[in-house]
Amino acid sequence: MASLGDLERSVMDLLWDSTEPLTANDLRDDLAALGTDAKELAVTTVLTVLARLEKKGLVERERSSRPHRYAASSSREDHTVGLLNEALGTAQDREAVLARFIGGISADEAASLRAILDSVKSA
Amino acid sequence: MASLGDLERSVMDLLWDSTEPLTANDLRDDLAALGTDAKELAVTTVLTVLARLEKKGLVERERSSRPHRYAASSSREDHTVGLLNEALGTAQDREAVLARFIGGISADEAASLRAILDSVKSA
DNA sequence: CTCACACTTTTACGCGTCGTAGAAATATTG
DNA sequence: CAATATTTCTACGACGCGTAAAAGTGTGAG
Repeated sequence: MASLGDLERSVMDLLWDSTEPLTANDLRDDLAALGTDAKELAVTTVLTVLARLEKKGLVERERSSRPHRYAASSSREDHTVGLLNEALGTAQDREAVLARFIGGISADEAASLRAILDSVKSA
Repeated sequence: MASLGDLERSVMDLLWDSTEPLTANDLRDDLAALGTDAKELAVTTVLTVLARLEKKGLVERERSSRPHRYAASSSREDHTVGLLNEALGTAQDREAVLARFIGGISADEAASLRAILDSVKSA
């Protein structure tokens, strides 16, 4: 439902990694600091992307503070879980998919999966 | 890596559900039979979509038989697993994601997950 | 109170993807 | 060979996204 472009993705990553809401200028600077881009985006570009992300429901905007501040509306993990369920939603045979998926993960990961399942079992 | 449009998706669904390769005409008819569309697509439309799906690596084409026949190049489940891994690939904290994911599935599904894990354990 | 400046909203363009299909080329078959 | 079936080529409109200028709005300094 919400696929992200490259820039949108970068902005979300910054917002997810930040504990506080950020302004468009913060984000412009952080984006420039990423990689060896040296590419300084116009702040209106960042604002456009933020508006789109807000429309998609991925970020929330504080309109009260004058330079508006933006924050991710859900954690990166929750967002990824949403993607997982979206991918699974299109499959009627969830078990077959999960079986194949598990067949492809590492032993370590299988172990932690088992641990997670055990810890949830009581709920 | 390979997101599908609505029509592309419908075509893949038909190919995945079919045990044999299908022709563009087969697919046009099957698409018309779906739902109460009554919308008959031009066969060139179907062919365009098939060509795009082939370029994406999702379908294989038998050029030998004269009306070319098309088949999905991997099962629907494998494709979905690919989507899952793609979604997970963007997450560094796979365990946190999996934990949240498992927290959201049904008890039944948790049970079969556990069964799957047990059956794979010996591998 | 007003004006320059910071910030936000609006509008826009170019590119890529997708649904859609006509036109043109090519193969098949009577 | 000619008519018909099939495939390839070309194209267009809509939409998403990166990108940003232009226009609008609020605000603090003087």
